[in-house]
Amino acid sequence: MNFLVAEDDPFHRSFLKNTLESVLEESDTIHEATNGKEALEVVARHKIGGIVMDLQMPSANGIEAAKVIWQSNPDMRILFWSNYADEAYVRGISRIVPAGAVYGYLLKTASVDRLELAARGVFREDQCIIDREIRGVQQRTENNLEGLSDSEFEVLLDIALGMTDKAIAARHKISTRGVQSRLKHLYDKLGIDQSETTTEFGPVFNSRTRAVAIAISRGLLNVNGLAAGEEELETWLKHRSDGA
Amino acid sequence: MNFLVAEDDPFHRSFLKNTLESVLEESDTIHEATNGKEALEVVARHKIGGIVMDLQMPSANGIEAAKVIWQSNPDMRILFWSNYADEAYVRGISRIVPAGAVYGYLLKTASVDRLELAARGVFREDQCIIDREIRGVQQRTENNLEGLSDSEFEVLLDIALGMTDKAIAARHKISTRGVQSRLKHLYDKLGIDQSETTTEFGPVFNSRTRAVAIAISRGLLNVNGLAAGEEELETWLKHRSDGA
DNA sequence: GGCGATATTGCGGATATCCGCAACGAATAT
DNA sequence: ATATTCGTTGCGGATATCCGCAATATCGCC
Repeated sequence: MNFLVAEDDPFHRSFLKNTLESVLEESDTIHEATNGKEALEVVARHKIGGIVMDLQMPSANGIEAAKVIWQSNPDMRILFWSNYADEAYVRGISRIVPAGAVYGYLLKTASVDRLELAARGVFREDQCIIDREIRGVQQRTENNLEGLSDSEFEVLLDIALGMTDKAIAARHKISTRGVQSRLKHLYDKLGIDQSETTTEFGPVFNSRTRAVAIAISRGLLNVNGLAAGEEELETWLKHRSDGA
Repeated sequence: MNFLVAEDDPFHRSFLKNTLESVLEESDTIHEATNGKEALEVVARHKIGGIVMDLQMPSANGIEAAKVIWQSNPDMRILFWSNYADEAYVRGISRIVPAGAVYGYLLKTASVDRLELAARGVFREDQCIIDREIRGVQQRTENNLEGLSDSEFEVLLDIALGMTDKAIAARHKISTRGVQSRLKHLYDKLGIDQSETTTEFGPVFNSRTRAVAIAISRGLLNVNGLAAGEEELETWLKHRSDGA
């Protein structure tokens, strides 16, 4: 079987390559890619049976690459390998993983043993192996008591991109008031309470921008997620006129 | 001389340690730290002559650690070592480097040769060694034609933290209108023009939040910078009443 | 001092945002 | 079928933001 290691950092890449050899058989080979684009090329050219993919990479990050790969190849086994357990990543992945696909999600802080175990599990046993910490984040997003519901997350991303209420309303086909209603729920869940931080000259915080600040500091949003959102927004802007 | 390598990633840490040995003499030793706090402890306990410091680290990032170290030890030689050339980092560092201090700033993508050269330069020759790319960013921030002036950057950070115009005005002791004036300049420099992105239902973007989105995607702001700003903001909020 | 560039301020007004309140619809539970 | 819950919508109004315009203010410079 052919494997692919997609990772921009040379140290981590060679480390992954070495470790992966523990699940190798003679006939197996390991290809390498240093960014998302390269990964796509390798997958297109060779018959790849499993991928270890870093999430932070230049020119097409791991999630974008995985999305494209899974589109034409829904049962590709992918082991994600990331520095952070940001909710933005977790949400991003769970949005693109096809039904029944085999994948794993490991943090870079995991030990070598765990990595070997995960590689064996995902690539040899067709098991999904998700880091304990990631699993925690997943669960938080599922029960939307502490976590945000999908629609709340949507407006969060939209205001983070800088959209107005009206534009958000048009995009999701609800009324302006509906957007504001969602925003209010969002503010509540993020613990934004004007009256709490009010001084002699009035409230210190602007709810809208404060929500973005909190979301970023908590890892609900990150740069990659924003970039992805920006792209989707642009295609919407483009097809808005003819697509409707 | 004693050196300190502060870097959370074990691979990079051992790589740094190995490479640093090329500037070592017999009597020299290398200490290690995996986060900012540890780095501070090591510096407090041992007599350190030079530090290689990663900028992204858990519990006190590189800039915070450097700030504290330089406060009590203004001629400590520090070689910063980072993944990114974000303007937020460059500004953050240039704000805290004491007059006449020796430091360097290298990207992790630099070759081993460059790293050795930089280490030798900073630790043995007392030269400042700044990566070419970083230098470019520095210059952009200095001539404020394409870059932002300090006051513009200030309001940018403030709105990114979620502050209202009034609160920003109070903090910097200018009028509300003054804040809005600075904001207008900021919007202009970031290329935010309402009329450019106006559709049948009005403008798509809210200038305020859009500015934050653009700033983040361009690396003018990043998570660490925001966290640092948040802390400063909190101390201001606390001492606002009694300090004035 | 006088001059020009830049920054700040007040005014005024057009929008945008935030949000309480009440009503409505849809889905779910009893 | 009725009750409950949850998301959405319209209304109305209090603030907040954005910004053109014009008057000062501030600073460096000759």
